Amino acid sequence: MYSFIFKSYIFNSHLLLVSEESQILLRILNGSFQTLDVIKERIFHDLFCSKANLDVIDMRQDNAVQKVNRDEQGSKDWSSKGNESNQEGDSTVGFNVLDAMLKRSLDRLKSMRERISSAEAGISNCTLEINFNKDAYVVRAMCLDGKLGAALSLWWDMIQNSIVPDVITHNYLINGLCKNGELEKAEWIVRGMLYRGPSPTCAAYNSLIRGYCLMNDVDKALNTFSTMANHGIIPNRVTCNILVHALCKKGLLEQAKNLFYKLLSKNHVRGSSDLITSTIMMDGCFKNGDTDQALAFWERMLKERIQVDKVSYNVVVHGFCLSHDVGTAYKYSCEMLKLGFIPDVYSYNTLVGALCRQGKTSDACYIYDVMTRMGVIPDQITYKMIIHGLCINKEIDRATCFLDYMLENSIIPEPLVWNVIIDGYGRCGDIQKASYIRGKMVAFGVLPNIYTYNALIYAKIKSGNFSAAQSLGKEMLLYGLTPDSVTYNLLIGAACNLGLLHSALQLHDELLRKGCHPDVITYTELLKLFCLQGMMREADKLFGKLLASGLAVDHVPFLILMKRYCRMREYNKVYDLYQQWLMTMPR
DNA sequence: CTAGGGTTAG
Repeated sequence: MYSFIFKSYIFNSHLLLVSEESQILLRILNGSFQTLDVIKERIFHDLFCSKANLDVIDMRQDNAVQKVNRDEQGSKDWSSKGNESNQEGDSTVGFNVLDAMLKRSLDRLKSMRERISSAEAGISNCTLEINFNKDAYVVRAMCLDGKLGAALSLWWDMIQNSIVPDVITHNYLINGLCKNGELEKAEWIVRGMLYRGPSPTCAAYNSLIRGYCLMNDVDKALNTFSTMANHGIIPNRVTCNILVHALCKKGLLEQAKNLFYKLLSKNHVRGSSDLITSTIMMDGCFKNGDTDQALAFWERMLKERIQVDKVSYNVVVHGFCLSHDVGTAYKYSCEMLKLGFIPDVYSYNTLVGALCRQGKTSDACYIYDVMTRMGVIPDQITYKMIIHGLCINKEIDRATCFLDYMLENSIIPEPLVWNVIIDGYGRCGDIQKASYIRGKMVAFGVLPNIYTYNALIYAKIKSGNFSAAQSLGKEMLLYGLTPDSVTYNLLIGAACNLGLLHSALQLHDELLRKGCHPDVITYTELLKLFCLQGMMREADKLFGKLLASGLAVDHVPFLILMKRYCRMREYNKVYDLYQQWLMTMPR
C-alpha cells in the first residue's frame, strides 16, 4: 500500500485534479504523508532504485482502491528493507496508524470520486490521473528534434487514453510550435490546458509571446501578455526580456524603456537577469542609432555594479562598429580581453564584418588569423563576410582561398558564397574561373540558383559571347529556374549593344509572356536601341509607356532621348523633355 | 527539466 501512496506522493506535483473536491482530498492525503518523513527518504531511495516503479500508475475510478490492495503485497518488502537500518518498532507503529488514516481517506476519496464522476459523466473520465509516462519524454525529444507533427499526434494519443502529460511536456510542445510559427496550434493547446489541465505556466505564455514577436506581431504578443495577467499569471523577467527585445527591434525605444523601468521597479533583485535586460536595451539603442542612450545604459550597469559579461561587451563592440567607429570598438575589445573575457566567434565576427565593410580586407584577414590561432573556429558567417569583402575589392583569388579553407573544414557554403565568387570572376572577365567555381559548386551538391545563372550570363556577355549567354538562359529552365527581370535585362542589354533589334524585341516579348515585369532598366535598354536605330516613333511610344507605368524613373532615359533629339536638332522636343524631367524631380 | 540577450544580409 505504501508503495502506491509514496509513488503518488512523489509524483503529486504531476497529479491532475479537475475538481476542487479532489484537490481538497489530495491535500488531506498530503497532510498524512508529512508525518511519514522518517521513512519517506528510504522509500524514495527504493523508488529510484527500482525501475519497475516508473510505470504508469492508473488511479482511475475503482481501480484506485484495487490498485492499493494489489500494492499492499509489495509494501511488506519495502518496510522490511527499511527496517534493516532504522528504528524497527517506530516504523511499524507508524505504518499501523497511517494505515487507518489512509484507508479512511481513500474510502472518502472513493465516494467523492463517484459523486464527481456522476456529475461530470461523459466529460471527464481522467479526472484523477498520474501524469507520468515515458511517452512524455518521447514527446519532449520530438519537440527538441523539430518533429512537431509526430510529437503532436503522440500527445493527442496520450490525451485520448486519458493520460495527460505534465506541464513541462506541454511547454516543450508549445515552445516547439511557437518556434515553428504554428501559433494557432500552440494557442489551441493552451486552451486545452485551461480546460482539462495542467494549468499553463508563465513559460507557456512566454513561448507564445516570443512566437508572436518572431512573427513580427508585437500587438498579438502584447495581447497575450494581458491574457496572461487575466489568468492570474504574473509575468517574470523572461517575459519582460522578450517584450523589451521585440519593442527595440520595432524601433519603439520609448515603450521598451518604459517596460524596462517598470521591470526594475517591480523587482529589486540584482543579478544576471538585470544584466540581460540591460544588454537588450543597450543593443536596441545602438541599433536604432542612439549611441549616447546605449552608453547611458552601459554606465548605469557599471554604476549599479552589475557584473557585465562577454555578451554585453560584444554588444558594445558591435555598437561602435555600427556607428563606424571601429577604433573605439577595438578599444573595448582590448578592455574585454584585459578583464579576462575570452573573445568568442561573435567577438571576432563583429570585427571582421566591420573591417570588411570598410574595405580593410587585409585587416579582416589578420583578425581571421588571430582567431584561428586563438582556437576560435571561424563559422559560416566569418567566411561569408571575408569572401564577400574580398570579392567587392576584386581580390577574387584570395576569396577562393577562403572558399577552399571552408571546404577543407567540411563547411559547405550556401549558394550565396559561391555566387559572390562566380560574380566576382565574371566581373573581372575571367569566364574560365567563373565556370570552374560553378562546376565545383555542383560537385559539392550545392544547386545553382537564379543568382548563379545571372552571374554566369553576365560573365558570358562581358566576354562578348552573347550566344553562350542565351543558351545559359535556356539551360536554367531545365533546372526549374525561371529567368527574372535581371536575366532579361542582361540579355536585352547585350542584344541592344550588339544592335540585334530582332533578338532584343523577341526577348522583351518573352519577358512579358513569362509574366515578368519590365523595370526601368528594361525600358532604358530598349529606348537606347530604338534611338540607335532611329526608330523615334517607337522610342516615343515606349517612353510614354514608361512614364505611365508608375515606375520610379531616373535621369538616364531622359538623357538618352534628349541627346538623340539634340542631334536631330529637334530642340522643341528637347525642351519638352527637359520640362517633363523637371516635373519628375522631388521639389 | 520548459521560456530570455550579441555576429551576416545579392
